[in-house]
Amino acid sequence: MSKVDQRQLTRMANLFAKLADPARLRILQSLRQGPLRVGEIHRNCRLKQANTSKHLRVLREAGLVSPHRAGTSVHYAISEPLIFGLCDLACGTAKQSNGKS
Amino acid sequence: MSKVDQRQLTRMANLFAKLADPARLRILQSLRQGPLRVGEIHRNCRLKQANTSKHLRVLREAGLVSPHRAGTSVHYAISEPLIFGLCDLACGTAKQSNGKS
DNA sequence: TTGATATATTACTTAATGGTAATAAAGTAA
DNA sequence: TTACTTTATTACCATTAAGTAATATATCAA
Repeated sequence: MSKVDQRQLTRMANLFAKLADPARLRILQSLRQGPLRVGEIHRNCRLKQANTSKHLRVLREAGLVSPHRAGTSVHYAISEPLIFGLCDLACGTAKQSNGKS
Repeated sequence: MSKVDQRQLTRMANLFAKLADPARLRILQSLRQGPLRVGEIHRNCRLKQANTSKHLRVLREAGLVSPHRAGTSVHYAISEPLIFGLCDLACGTAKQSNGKS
């Protein structure tokens, strides 16, 4: 990545922003082993239903997860598995470097 | 990373938040080939001096860069090279998946 | 149709953050 | 000391985002 232009930096920053929330990271982790219904996610992650729906929207619009209707419920699945590479790397990096903020 | 607890998720989210800004990504990229003085960074990245200083503080408190005084000027260097792994991965991932947000 | 369940959206409050101008602080030289 | 340069901080404004309660929408069953 020798030359990174402003557009690309903005796209990268946007991607990082989607991952910069513990609730969304939990949602992503919960989807790691397979698709789940919204209700399962919100109970699994201990999030309110509305909150879960909003976070799922963020992830969906970022192209990280994708929904699939099944009757009255909606299944969400990871649509960009590469993010787990980011998560794992960040997990390792974040173990030591702990800023005070 | 089979079991990720809430603390760790919060630390990961905090790390991602530091990288979720184009200006900070530019600063990090500019430091990739070696330490620079604050003045060089702010001219190089086309950022106001005060703004540069604030972003450097964020990066410093996150443990990603470290300052070194030399006379009246301060040199900043990358103190956590692992972040470039994150940047490169995000750069690749962000090329395709472009959410509308 | 009505009723029940699952998900999405809206309106609202609160908190955090980025950019900027002005000022302060730190270091050096004369 | 004063003057100068470099960096940091402060105060302010505008924007963004998360959480929540209430409401709306969608799907199916009877």
